Amino acid sequence: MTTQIEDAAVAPGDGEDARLRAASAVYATMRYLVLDQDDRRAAVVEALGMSFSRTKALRRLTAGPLRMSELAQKLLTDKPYATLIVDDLERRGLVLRTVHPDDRRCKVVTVTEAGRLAAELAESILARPPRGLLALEDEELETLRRVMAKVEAGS
Amino acid sequence: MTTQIEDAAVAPGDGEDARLRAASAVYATMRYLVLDQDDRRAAVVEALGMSFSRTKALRRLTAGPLRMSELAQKLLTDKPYATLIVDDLERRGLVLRTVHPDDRRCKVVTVTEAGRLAAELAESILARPPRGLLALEDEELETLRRVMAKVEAGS
DNA sequence: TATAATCGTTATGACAGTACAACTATCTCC
DNA sequence: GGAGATAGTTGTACTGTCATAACGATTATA
Repeated sequence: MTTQIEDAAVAPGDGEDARLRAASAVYATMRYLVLDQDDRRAAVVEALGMSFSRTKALRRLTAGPLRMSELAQKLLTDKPYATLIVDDLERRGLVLRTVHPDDRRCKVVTVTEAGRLAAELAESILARPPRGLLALEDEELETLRRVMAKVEAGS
Repeated sequence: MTTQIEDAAVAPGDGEDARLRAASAVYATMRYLVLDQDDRRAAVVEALGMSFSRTKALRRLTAGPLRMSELAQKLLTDKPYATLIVDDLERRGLVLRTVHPDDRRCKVVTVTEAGRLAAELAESILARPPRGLLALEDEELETLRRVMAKVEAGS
């Protein structure tokens, strides 16, 4: 996949059209860098011995305990499927299901220590930056970091 | 999802560790920008009325005709599944299967005009850059474009 | 206390993705 | 021309994803 990024330069006063073209080219490269790592997904699946949706749920839960319905919502799925996933994770000893103290209908899902370790392993595989990024000059990398921080803040 | 991108500045002469940290932070933001668009995948699926793997194959084919085995290889799958996908796309009138002139064992898959339009529609949905990117100053965007071109070339 | 609403679970099943073996048609090379 | 290789297809089966409906337990409300 090669993009038309070379042709997308933003000349000053070139109008919104050129800006859109440049932003699209940049975003296309990002998509290429992130999505062309299907092998990484496979690596995570193999390293943890479970399907990717499980690791996604596990990583989400490391940010803090969630109720079943909240988890379902975060994962953009429904409650029955959340039950299925948590059943599996619990069987593996990676999460714990406890009754909510204030509302005994609710269950709270918490990651165990083993779960936290597994999630970190997955994260380390997925977050390893691509070669081209590590090959940049110090100052280029620093510039990129600064601009990307701004992009993230604005999204 | 907030990253630790603020803490990841590269000080000159700070060693490989700081570089790795900065690159990881940048890559984390990229993953956030690209992967937090699962709704876009759903939008594509709904707009084209077919599963995402079909659109992936279709978009790949717009770059040029491929033989079945080549397509299977590009899609990281096997020949039987490629057959399944092309069967479906052909039934929808989006691609055409013709016998290779030099080797009558081979079939060449070509996108039709309708297929090209469908692929462009999908691409326009997927490639729309996120807000934060469009909100950058002209010169920041230009810098980003230049550095990203280098990153892509080095990956 | 009776009724309705909410939370999670169970049950069922559809569909997509993937892998493997077997088959047909064609080509290559001796 | 015959043996073996190659391209694509068909058939089968298994796993993962995800939706729907019905259910039991608990809570809130009338």
